[in-house]
Amino acid sequence: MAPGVTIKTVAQAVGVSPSTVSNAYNKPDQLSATMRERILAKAAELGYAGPDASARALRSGKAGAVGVLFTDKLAYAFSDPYAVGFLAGLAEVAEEFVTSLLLMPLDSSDIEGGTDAVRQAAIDGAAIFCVAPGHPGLDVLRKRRIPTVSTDRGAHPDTSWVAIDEMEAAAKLGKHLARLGHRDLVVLVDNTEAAGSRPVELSLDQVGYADCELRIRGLQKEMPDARIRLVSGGHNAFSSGLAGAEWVLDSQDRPTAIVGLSDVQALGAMEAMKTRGLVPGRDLTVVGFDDIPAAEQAGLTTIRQPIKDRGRMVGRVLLDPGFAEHQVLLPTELIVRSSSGPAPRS
Amino acid sequence: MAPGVTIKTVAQAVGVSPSTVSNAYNKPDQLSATMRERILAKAAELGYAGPDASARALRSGKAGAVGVLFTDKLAYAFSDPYAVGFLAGLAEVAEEFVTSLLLMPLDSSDIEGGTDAVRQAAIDGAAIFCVAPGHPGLDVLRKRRIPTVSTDRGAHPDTSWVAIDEMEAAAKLGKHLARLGHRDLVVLVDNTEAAGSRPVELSLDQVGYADCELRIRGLQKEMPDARIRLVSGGHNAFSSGLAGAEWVLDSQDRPTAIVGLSDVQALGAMEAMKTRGLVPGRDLTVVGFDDIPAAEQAGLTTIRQPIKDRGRMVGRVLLDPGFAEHQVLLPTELIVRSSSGPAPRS
DNA sequence: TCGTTTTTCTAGAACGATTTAGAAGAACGA
DNA sequence: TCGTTCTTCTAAATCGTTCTAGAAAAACGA
Repeated sequence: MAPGVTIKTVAQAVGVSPSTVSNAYNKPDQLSATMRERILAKAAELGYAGPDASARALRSGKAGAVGVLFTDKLAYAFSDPYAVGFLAGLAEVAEEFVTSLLLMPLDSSDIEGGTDAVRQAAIDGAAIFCVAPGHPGLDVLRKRRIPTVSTDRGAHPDTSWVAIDEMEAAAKLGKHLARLGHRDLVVLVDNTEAAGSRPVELSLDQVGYADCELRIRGLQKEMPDARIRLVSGGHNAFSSGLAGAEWVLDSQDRPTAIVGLSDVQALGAMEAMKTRGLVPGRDLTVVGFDDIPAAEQAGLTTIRQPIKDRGRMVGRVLLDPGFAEHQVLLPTELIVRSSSGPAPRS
Repeated sequence: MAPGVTIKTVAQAVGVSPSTVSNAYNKPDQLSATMRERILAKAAELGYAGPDASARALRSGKAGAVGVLFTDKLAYAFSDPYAVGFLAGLAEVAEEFVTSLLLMPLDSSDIEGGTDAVRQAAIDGAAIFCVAPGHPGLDVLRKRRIPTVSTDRGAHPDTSWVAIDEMEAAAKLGKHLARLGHRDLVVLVDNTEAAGSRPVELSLDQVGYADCELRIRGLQKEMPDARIRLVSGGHNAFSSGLAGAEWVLDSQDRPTAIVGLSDVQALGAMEAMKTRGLVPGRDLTVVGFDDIPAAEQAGLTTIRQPIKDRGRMVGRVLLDPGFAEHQVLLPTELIVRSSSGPAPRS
C-alpha cells in the first residue's frame, strides 16, 4: 500500500536479496518452493504488483509487445474492414505468444513526419501495414534495429514480408474485364495528398503506394489497348470512393467500368451509382479488391485475399521462433458477382 | 552503425556530457542551438536512433502508451464493429496526444486468469472495455496503480468511467416492445462460459457483465408482467446470436420477440429467422443494442449509442489534463426500423 | 567596475529491475 | 570420511536514460 513498493522493499521485508525476489517471479526453479511461497505472500501483503514493466524491459531487452504501423491516421485503420481483418489475425498470434499489440500513431501535425510515437515505442518488433516505402517511420524502425515484417514485398531481398502477388491478382481482374469487353476504365486510387480537396486525376508515378502501382500495372498488362484513367477522392475509405465515383459519373466522359483498388472504395462507387439510378453490372461495371465481408452482401466482383491469414502470418514471422520462412506469398482468387457485366456496345 | 550506440557513445564522440545529449533531444531550450545541431548531426552519423524507449520510460516514469483491456480474446474485439468503433474514437484522441495504444491479450490458457500481458505492459493508463467487474486483469491494474477509465459505471464512487444509462436505454426498448403488445421475450446474452457447448438458458445472476444485467433489468422494469427468458449461445458474436436464436426458434416454445443485447447477436438472430423463412417484424420481432453500421442495412430496431464518442471521451479522461470530468454519461436513442412489429394475437 | 542574473553545460545519483559469477551448505557416492 | 555435485541464495555490476543540484562562463544593469 505504501508508495514505491519495489523488489527491494519486498526483499527487505522477507529478509532475502533482491535477486531472489526476482527469481521468485521469473525463474521458479531457481529457488525452493517454500521460499517462493513466502516471497509471493509477502509481496501480496505489501501490495506489490510484480516487477516493473519498464525496468524489466530495459534490463532484459524484451518489451513483450510488437508495434503496428499503419498508413495515415490511426483512426482510419479502424474504418477499413480490411485493416481490421489483418489486425484480428495478428492479434490471434500475439495472444498465443502473450505479446501485446502497440498501435503507433503518426502525428500528422509534425513536419518531420510525426514519428515521435514510433521513436518512443517500447517494442520487440513491428508489423508494417501498407506503408509507403519511403515513409520516415520506417527509417526510425530501421535505425532502432527493430525487426519488421511488411505487407509489401520490399525492394531489398533480405526484408521480411507476407504479401500477395499484387500484379498477378490485378491481372485476374483485368482478364475478367477484358473478356467482358471493357476498354475504358477508371481506377479509384488511395491518395492522401488529394484528401480534403476535390477528386483529382493522377498519373501512374503520382501513386504513392507500391502495391497500388503494381495493381494498376497488372490491369494494364491484361488490357494493353484499354484507356485506363486514375482518379483519387482521398485516402482509402468509403467516402473517397463515393467522391471519386461521383466526380467520374457526373463528368462528360464516363468509362464503362470502375475499378476500386480496395473494396471500400468500390462500395463507395456503388453508392454513387445507386443515387444516380444506375445498376452495377448492367449500366456500369464496378469491381473491387480484398473481398471484405460487406462485398458479398453488395454483390461486388472482387479479388479475394486471405486477409486474416496475412495478419496471422505476419505474427508468426515476427514472433514464432519455430517459423523459418520470412517471406510468404499468399494466394488470391477472383470472385465474380453481380456488379460486373458486359460492356455496353457503343 | 556499430552495435550499442547509446547516449554515452554520442556524448563521447561530440565531447560533451550525456546529460547534454539527453537535453538535445528532450529540452532544446536548455542548450545552445549550435551545440544541439552538432549533437544531432553526430548522432545521425553514428546511426543513433534517439533515446531508448524502455530506459526513458523507466527514468521518466512515462511510457507514452495507454493500454486497452478487452473482454475475452483480443481477436474477438475486432470481430465486433462496436468494439472497433470504440477503438477508432480512442485512437483519434491518442493520436492527438502522440500516445500509442497497447492492446493487451488475456491469455486464456493460464489458470490464474492469464494476466501476464497486463502485468508486463508499459503503460501510463488503461481503458477498460466491457470487462466483468471481478476480472483478475483489473486487479493487476489496480495494484500497479495505473489510472483506468472504464466503459462501465463502477461500484466505487471515485472510479472514472464513460458510460450510458444502460437501464434507461433498455427501458426505452422495453417500452417499445410493450407498446407493440409483446409479453414473451427471449434475451440473447453474452456469456463466455457457455461458449463451445450448446446454447443454455441462464438466470439473471448467471449473467457475468454488469451492463448486461442492467439492460435486462431495464427491460423488466417496463415489462413487469412479461415472461423474459435469458439464452446464451456463447460470447458476444454473430455466430452466438445465430446459435442462440436457432435453439430458440427450433424449440416448442417460441417467444414473440427476441432481444439481442448487442446488434451482432441480433443480426445473428435475423439470419436464423431468414433460413427458416421467417420475416423479422412480421412473424417475430427482433431488436438489438448499439446501432452498428450493419444494423441500418438490415433494418434492425435498436438502441443507438454514440460509440465513437465513447472512445473519444475515454481518451480525453485518460489523456487530456484540461478535461476535468472523470465520469461522463452519454445519451442514447431508440431507433425504430422494420425488424420490430406488433405481437401476433395468440 | 562589481555584483547579479542568465545561459550553458556537467557530475553523479537515481529509476527498478535482471544477470553473472560465485559462495555456503546440503546431499551424494564410494 | 572426503571430495564432488546439486541446490539455494547473494553481491555487485549493468541496462540507457533523466533528473537534481550546482559550477563556470557570459551577459547585464547601474
